[in-house]
Amino acid sequence: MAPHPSRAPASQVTRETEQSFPGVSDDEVTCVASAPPSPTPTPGDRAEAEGSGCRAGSRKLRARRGGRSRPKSELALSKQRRSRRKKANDRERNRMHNLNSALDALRGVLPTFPDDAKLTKIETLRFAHNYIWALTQTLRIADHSLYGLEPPTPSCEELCSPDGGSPGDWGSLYSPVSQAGSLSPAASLEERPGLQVPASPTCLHASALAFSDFL
DNA sequence: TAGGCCATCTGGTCCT
DNA sequence: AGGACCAGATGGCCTA
Repeated sequence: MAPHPSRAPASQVTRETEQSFPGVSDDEVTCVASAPPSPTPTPGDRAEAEGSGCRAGSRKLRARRGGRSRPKSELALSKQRRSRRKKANDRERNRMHNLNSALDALRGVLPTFPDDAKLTKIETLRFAHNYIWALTQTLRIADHSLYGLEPPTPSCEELCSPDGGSPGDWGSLYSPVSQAGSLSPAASLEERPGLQVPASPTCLHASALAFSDFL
C-alpha cells in the first residue's frame, strides 16, 4: 500500500493546534508537566494540581523572577513547550521513516511473487523470520550431503515451524500443506490473491529443491 | 460499510 | 535536559 503524503499535513496542523489547551494558563501547564505521571491528565487532574501546591509553587517562582515579567515568560514557556513537542514529533517521524526504510530493505531481499507485490509490515517480519529459518535448514542439508553424512530426518511438524513445533505467531506465514516443493501461498496470505511468498518447505528435501528454484 | 493497514501525534519512561 | 523508544489514540485510505 502506498503512503499518502497528502493526508498528513492536515491532521498535523489540526492536532497541533488542538493540543494547546486553550484556556489553561501556563502556571497550570507547568504544574501538569512537573506533576507525577498520569496516563491521561483530565481537566479534573489539572484542577486538583491547581488546588494544591502548584499555586504556591508558581507564586514562589514569580517572586524569584520579580513578578513583573509574567505575561512574557508565560508566552515564552508555552512557545518553548510547543517547540519541544514539535521537535519531538519530527524526531519520531524520522525514526519511523528509518524503521520503514529498514523494512523496505528487508522486503527487497525477500522473494515474493509477483515481484512488485508489497508485504505488509507484519507479513514482512514473519516471512523474514521463516525465510531465514528455511535457509538455515537448507544449509544444514547441504553440509550433510557435502560430508556424506546421513541427512537428518526431522518430522514435518518440526519443519513447519522454526521453533520445532507449534507454529505460533511466527508460523502464520507458513503453509502447513506438505506438498513437496510446492510454493503454495502462505496461510495468512491466502486472502491476498496474486501475492505469494514461498512457503517454508514442509520437508527438508523439498526445502532444498524449492529454494534452489527461487534463489 | 466494516475491517485492515498505515502515518502521525502524544505523553510516559528510560538512558546518556 | 534532551533524545530514543514505546504504546495508545486518532484519522485517512483502500478493499472486499
